[in-house]
Amino acid sequence: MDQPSPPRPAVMIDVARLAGVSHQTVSRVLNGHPSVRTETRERVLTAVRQLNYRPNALARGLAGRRSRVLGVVSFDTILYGPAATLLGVERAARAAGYGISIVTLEQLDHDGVGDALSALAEQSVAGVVIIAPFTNAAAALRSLPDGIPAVVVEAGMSGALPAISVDQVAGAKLAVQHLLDLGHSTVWHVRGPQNWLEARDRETAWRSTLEKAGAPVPPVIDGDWSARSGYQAGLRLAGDPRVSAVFCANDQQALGLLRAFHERDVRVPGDVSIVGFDDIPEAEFMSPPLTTIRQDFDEVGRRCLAMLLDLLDAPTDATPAAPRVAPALVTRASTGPAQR
Amino acid sequence: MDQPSPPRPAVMIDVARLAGVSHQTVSRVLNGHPSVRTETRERVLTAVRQLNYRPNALARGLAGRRSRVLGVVSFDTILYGPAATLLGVERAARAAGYGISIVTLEQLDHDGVGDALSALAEQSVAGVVIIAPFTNAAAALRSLPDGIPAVVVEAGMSGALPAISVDQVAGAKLAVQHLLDLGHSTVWHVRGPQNWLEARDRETAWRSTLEKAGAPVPPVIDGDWSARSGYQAGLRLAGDPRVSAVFCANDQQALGLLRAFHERDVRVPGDVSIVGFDDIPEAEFMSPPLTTIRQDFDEVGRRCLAMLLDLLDAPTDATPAAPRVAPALVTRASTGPAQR
DNA sequence: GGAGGGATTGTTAGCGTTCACAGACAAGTT
DNA sequence: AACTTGTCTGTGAACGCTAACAATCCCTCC
Repeated sequence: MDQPSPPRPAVMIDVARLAGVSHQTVSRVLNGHPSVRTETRERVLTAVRQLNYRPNALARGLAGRRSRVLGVVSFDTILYGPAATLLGVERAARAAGYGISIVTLEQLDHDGVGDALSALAEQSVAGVVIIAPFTNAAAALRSLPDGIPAVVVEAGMSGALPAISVDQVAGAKLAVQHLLDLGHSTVWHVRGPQNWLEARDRETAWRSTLEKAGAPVPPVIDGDWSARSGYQAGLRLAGDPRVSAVFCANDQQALGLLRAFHERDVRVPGDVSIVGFDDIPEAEFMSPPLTTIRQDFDEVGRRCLAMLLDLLDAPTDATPAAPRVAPALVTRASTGPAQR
Repeated sequence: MDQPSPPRPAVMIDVARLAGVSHQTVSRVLNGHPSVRTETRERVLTAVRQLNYRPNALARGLAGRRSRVLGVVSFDTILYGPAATLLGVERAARAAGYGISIVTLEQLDHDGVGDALSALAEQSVAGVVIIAPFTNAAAALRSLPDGIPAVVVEAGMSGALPAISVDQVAGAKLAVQHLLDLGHSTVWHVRGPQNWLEARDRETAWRSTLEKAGAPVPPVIDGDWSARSGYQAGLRLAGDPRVSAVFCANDQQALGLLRAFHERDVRVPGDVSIVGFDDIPEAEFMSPPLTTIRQDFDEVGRRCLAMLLDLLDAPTDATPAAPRVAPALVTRASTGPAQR
């Protein structure tokens, strides 16, 4: 009758009582403190198992100062890049024993990031990863509520914070050079939205690679990542006999381009060669299979986390410059030699 | 000299002191308790602003029993469906003032879900959303650590838990009927992986719609959601003159099918009509644009959350049966009348 | 003209951990 | 034999908040 039926989860003191020790000893065992007698440790561990005890993360966070939760600020997670990055970070975090709290923003403006960060800070996250692919990220991140360790993904020249990113310049160069090597006299470019850093980097690298090769630089075509914008670009490009090679800022745009060319009986790669960017899972099965630049988002996630954990251990002010993640050219059937 | 430079964030007692009230009054103001004099409330609010005070969610959770964080268990996937659902849930949660903690699983087995739920429980989440599209979900969810309110997405007949899902049967019926209405004598089906509930539902509905219409039921072709599997299916179907209409279990598979047909000079919709499922953003720009079934994942997220919040307020044992979310047929260019 | 009652505020306990410090005990020193 | 050392364990106080109760105050009413 002393145990009516209290399915209340066991707490530390319960374990302590069962093991015949003080709650502090239980805490020590749980946190791997060295000076606990082996026999005592066993006893505690047994009690833990017996009561199916799980430490309360809230109390833990409150009492100590560290929590085992990381915050992630992300965007429009339907896009392949951000989604893949998020997944990569989550995996790496789990492997390191951390949980993940996410906040997705509609837009990356100053207030938005500020609010997101506050919300995360309220939850006392140990640190945050900000997936900030926008050009105004730098400005938005300038005045972070300090004190909370943070790393950013793709925030280019933000400078204020340690950053991880895929080497967009190298990727774009790979794409353009591949096309030039195939004998195309120049390469057209359907760029991404101008408020995305990746888009800017890819465009810049496209331009400079062309210039370095002494090739003429055709006018750039606007795009916004969507297949629709690629389609529209394709419609404009389809009639132009000068166009023999196109570098699309991402794979979705390339899909749209393909669609437009198909509609207009422009043959790929017979008449025009196309290179995309991202290597989304679908790229291999477009018509024709798309030559593209692969980004390793898992690696990005891993490095992010490694860097953040470093920061947690040693809250230095120096912002270590991580080497950029190298992209790779994946050659498929959408590119071929230039027609003479 | 009494203020060296302690940028330690303000806590409730600081606010109380500045406003000249007790910490409890501050708490009351923050929680919208009615009986606080307007003048006092103003004073407290001013102090809050002045100190840039933000309540500590950890302490809040520990003291009261409710936390403002919801857990989401999802899967190791950048698949469109789960990603879109996650985003939908996150949005709805934010709108309701809740934060989101996620755990992604590689597989939905019993231990995996158990671990994920424990991890979430440790963080004292108020409730969880389980995105459980697998057939073995029911089994895995049978023995949840009880006490924590949960709703599942797409867990079919699990029964134990309140569930939200898109009406797969209606969707598949829409697809098949559309094809039959166009005059096709029957419809082939490239199904999804057998351990996914959606895949099963779609297949079943495909079969029964055919039967109900008195159409012969061709052998089903296996797929696994990937474009590659669709491609392989396409290769098998391409030579067969009896095939004039195909219903793919998702849009990626349809893409692969399109690719294979293209390769084999099977014209779509001239020779064969194709319907997909999901309406991913790319569907509109495939070659040809894909007729497909749209699922409203935002709505799923919203309903999920509404149901979960209901559950939090009134922890009833009854599991309310929510109406399934209705899918819609989106007609594009991949379907056309049967050749006579 | 003091009792009854609602509105407003303060006081005291926790919530479940970790931290800082202090005991207790055995072993090694002088 | 008294002292130092180190290992192991326990005690009490935070951490920042909410819950429950008690204390005031100001009206209204008979």
